[in-house]
Amino acid sequence: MPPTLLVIDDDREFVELLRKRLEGAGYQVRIALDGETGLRILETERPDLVILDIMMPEMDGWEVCRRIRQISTVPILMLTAKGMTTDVVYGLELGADDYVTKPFQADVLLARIRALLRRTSARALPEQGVYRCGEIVLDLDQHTVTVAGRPVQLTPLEFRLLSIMMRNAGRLLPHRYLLTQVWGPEYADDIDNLKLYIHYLRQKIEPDPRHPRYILTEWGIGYRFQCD
Amino acid sequence: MPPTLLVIDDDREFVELLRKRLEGAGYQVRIALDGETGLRILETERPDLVILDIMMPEMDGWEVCRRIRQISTVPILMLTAKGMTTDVVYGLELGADDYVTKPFQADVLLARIRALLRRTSARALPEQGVYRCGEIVLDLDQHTVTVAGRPVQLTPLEFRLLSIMMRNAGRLLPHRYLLTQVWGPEYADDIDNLKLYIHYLRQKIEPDPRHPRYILTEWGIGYRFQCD
DNA sequence: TAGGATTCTTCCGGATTTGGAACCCAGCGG
DNA sequence: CCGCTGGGTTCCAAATCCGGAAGAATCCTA
Repeated sequence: MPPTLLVIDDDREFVELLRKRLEGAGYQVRIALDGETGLRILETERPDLVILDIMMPEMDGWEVCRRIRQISTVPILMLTAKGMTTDVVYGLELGADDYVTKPFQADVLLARIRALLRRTSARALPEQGVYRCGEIVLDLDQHTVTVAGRPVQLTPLEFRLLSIMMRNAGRLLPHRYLLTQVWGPEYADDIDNLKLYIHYLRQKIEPDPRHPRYILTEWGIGYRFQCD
Repeated sequence: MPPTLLVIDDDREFVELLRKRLEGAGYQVRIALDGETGLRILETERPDLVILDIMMPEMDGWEVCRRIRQISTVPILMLTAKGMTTDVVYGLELGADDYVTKPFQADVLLARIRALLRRTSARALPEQGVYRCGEIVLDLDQHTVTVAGRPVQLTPLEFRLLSIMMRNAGRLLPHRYLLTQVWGPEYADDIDNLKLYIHYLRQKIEPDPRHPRYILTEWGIGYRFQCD
């Protein structure tokens, strides 16, 4: 599973170019065209690194950076057309980890991304957080799940699937979305797998697996994790 | 105790200027005018960050960087008069963490130093003191381990691994994390080594190595040091 | 230079996880 | 009643992971 990068930038044309380069280098890429969307994707998908543009309408990069740091320690690489040193200093003081000015050589950006991922071992220690839904408690830090207080043993994939569903509790999650998140983009159409693991999960966490209370089926579309 | 920075650069005049700025910012500074000396100081004084110039007679910065990475994961900030992007990429690939080209604004350098130190020290749990877990006592100051009062002889790597696990007792520590912390980022995928040393440790500290009580396996993810 | 400690590579058996395939079931439209 | 679609369930083989063992490579010290 390749590292996931979140790009927050409102320049569509530039973003598409960047996406091609990053995907070409083997990363999975998520795009947000504004800060609000970026913060939401950050919470639900937990990318390994954020590439953040300064110049954006509505919420600018500084503000986004500040908000990210309130909820996450994900490495941030700032990107900007400005080259003024005060900007660089300001960005780094706000909690960014690196700073690249446009225009840049793509391979420099890639090298800096690699260096940052290597240093932070972003994918090493799981981000902290506890998610609760009715009787079900999922602890990312401890990597444990309990149902009505009883610990439940989950396999790595089961845990991944459940954590993604609980992070998006209440939302309708299409098959394709779950498949790409858990298994990667190349499994986006492998519905059979998803069926199977939904089944496993229901066996382990539903009080009555035949009549699910948490993992609901949305016919023809996907699943929804219902939080009462 | 302020962080210690090691500057490796042969330009005396420049180095003295830099030292003033760094000390003015509250850091403790050590100087090495050539690579050989730099490596020696690195081993004896364990600085928190290395600032490394590329252009040096005898051993150049690339070689120094390579040699540092063989023995240490200390953050490295490269410094150079050249601005060619291939140099930047090459330096970062060699294991450097950041790259600043001369001439530079002093406050940019300071901001980048702060950012690097913030990132690397964030997860630095106290490296001294005594950790206890059940019968097992690990004394970082004395560099000793006892099980039920009996001293246990550990090799350097075994000790390093155990200390990282005990400092994060209770948490799930993924393979990648342990490998990065003990062996360095370039060993992040070398699971076999980790298995081996977990095995060694269990032989030495578990009452019944076949049924571990302290070092628990989390299938497919990593290990957990259980403390109760 | 020899010997010992330490680190690292490779292999194997057994257990667990995974995912492919087939089958069953429910609802629906003809 | 029949076939179709999409979801649920069962079964099982293949892939993966873990613990253990044996031995090679390396470093240190005498």
